[in-house]
Amino acid sequence: MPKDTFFNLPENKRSLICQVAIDEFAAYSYDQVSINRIVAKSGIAKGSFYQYFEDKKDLYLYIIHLATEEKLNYLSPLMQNSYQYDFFTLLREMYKAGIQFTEDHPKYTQISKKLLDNKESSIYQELIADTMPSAYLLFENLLVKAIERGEIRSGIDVHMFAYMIASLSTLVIEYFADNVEQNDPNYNEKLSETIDEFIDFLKHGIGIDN
Amino acid sequence: MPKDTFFNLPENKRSLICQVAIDEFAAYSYDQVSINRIVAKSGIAKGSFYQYFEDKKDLYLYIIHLATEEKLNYLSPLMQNSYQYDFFTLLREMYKAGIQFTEDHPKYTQISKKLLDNKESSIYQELIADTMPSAYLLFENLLVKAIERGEIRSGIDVHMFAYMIASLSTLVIEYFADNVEQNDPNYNEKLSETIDEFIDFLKHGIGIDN
DNA sequence: TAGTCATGTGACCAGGCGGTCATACAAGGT
DNA sequence: ACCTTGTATGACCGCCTGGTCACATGACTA
Repeated sequence: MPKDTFFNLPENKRSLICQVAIDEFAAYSYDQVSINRIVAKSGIAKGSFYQYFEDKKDLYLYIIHLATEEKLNYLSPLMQNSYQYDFFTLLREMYKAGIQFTEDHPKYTQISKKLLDNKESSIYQELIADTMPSAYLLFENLLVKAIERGEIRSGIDVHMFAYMIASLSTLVIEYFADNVEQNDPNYNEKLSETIDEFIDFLKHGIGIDN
Repeated sequence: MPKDTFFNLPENKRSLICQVAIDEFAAYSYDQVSINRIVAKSGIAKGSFYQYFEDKKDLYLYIIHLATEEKLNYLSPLMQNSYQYDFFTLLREMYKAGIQFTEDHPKYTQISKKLLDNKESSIYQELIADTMPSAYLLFENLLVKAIERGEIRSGIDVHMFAYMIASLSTLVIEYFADNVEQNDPNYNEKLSETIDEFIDFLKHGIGIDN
């Protein structure tokens, strides 16, 4: 967490620093982000930076914290009412919410994409290694409940498919971000189509049933 | 490509340098690999290194070249006889070959995993950005033929599923590498099971048909 | 006015990097 | 014996990094 000094700053200066940091972490991977650049763009002295933050990691974790809080705003309403949905519907809504977050907060999305894209970076291990298992667990729980409710075949390897679905969720979002323009007139339509097709694939596969 | 000087080297010295480089690139991402470390471990002078290679990238591309050649040994027999197989069988064999390569050449696998895990690194763009589209095209072609042969539903978005299947292939291999010990007594059995279950998922999904 | 405390500052540090270059050496040809 | 050619060498260069520290500033207190 940043030091008190940072939170004592006038609002405009504080948010300027945040904005510069967000731009920087969206443009460069953690290791490549340069404190020198950040202080230069922010117009503050190098020494001041270290009055506000312990070190580079401190700033990064704070930015990640901001992004996570914002993303939870999109997902938590869904999760609170998760019992209302069957497995596939819940999944569809989660993907939609995820893509909506991406569109509303492209910088945050770039930051987390950079994180996911640099699994070897020093920061990845301690940050994601803690988070991912809980994401897998979430999907494992959803799968188990779905099996109990008879929505999903009971023979499947829950562990493996939790892994698959967790990984696929970022794949779908990336595919969509890479292949559909946000200002496409049929944007929302295509969004629904893509997700529906993907959910249908999860349900029935791509093979021809005999 | 390395300079002539490198290929004029006595065999043992040349392969020592290769081995050190392979270890280094398997242990560190491209940007983090240090020429200083490589020359130290190889017991050669820094200047000598630059007698053998243009620069760091030259060495890296050469190592990637070695890995690619070796991987082709595993895949090309399959691709040459691809017409013999239906889509899902071919896919299964490709995954098996891929996993076999991983087991036989763990260092090469780590190197390409590092490459795929650092999509932001300077080298990734020019190396993968050229290769991946051709991988997608391969899968697109396979999908189109499979649809013609009636092995796959005709309504699907070929472009999207080519992307999905290409991405999934690395996912399956990673999942397997992370979750099954190579010296497991039932290794081959589990390998077949995992792949079969995954192929079955591609065919039929995980939903319950009504 | 003098003292105190939070904050601002940028020159500076040690360390690491990729890459260069003048020099030395050894082998072969003449 | 001399010159050329290919190779070996490591000190050195410029650059950039994250982080520090002695000092300046300015506001509030006594």
